[in-house]
Amino acid sequence: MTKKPLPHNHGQNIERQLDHMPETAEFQAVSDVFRQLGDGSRIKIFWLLCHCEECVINISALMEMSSPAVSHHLRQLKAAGLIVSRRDGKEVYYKAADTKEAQLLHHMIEELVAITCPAL
Amino acid sequence: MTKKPLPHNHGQNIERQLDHMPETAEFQAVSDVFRQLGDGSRIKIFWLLCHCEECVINISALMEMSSPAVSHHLRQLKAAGLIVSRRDGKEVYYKAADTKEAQLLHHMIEELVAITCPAL
DNA sequence: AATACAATTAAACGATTGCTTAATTGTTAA
DNA sequence: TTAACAATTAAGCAATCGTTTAATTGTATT
Repeated sequence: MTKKPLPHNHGQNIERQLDHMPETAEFQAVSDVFRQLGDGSRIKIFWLLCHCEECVINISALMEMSSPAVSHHLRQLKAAGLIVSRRDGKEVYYKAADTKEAQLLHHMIEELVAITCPAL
Repeated sequence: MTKKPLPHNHGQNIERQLDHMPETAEFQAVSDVFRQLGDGSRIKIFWLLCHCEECVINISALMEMSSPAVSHHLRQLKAAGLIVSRRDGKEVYYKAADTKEAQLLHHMIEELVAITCPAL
């Protein structure tokens, strides 16, 4: 397999530097995860569900958002595998998924809050 | 300061669980960072610039994208403080910013690649 | 069965996003 | 001062996104 040379050669041995670069599909998969948390409402919902298990009405109250809007976000987070749900009577309870991925993202959020908002 | 009670009380002492919840503005700031990496092209560019310093033409070649499209992404990443640039003659070189935030995100990407694509 | 409540879904909308093509700016070399 | 190359900017466009309102589904109670 031959690699196409770059238009400019600055003599940096780029092939070694970019060795084991992930496939484009892998970058896409990771960006799909990041995009889930790329919305202020959704990242707050995810954080909430990392700290408690709650029904949609209470999540809506905590978020000060309509329940259809919250439901919409919950569906996306669930499709992404970041949260899980269970029905108990009339109510559906949501919480963060018990996965490496969800734990990593939760930890990441806490770290970024500390870094990007040092004054608070 | 009084906190408004939730519509439903499931007896979980939610006030304690949600203690030191970040402000809405902090969630917004963190989600702004995540959104930068919520695009397959941009996350790949950022990864590249974590591993080498390159000019726009070479980034375009590596990405197989037009230079205006790449320039557009570079501007966003730079505005977010994730990359820096320097001009040398006719060319502008970009690389990842030397900040805690950028390092954390780079590390995070590598971890997520390993988690979400275990077979590769 | 009928009612009430919780949650989801559907349709519609304004706003944002990522890319394309074309024009423009910045720098170097002839 | 041209000419050529690198990079950015601008305008336009289809596609996606987040929310709202209204209708629908699911469950429990009377």
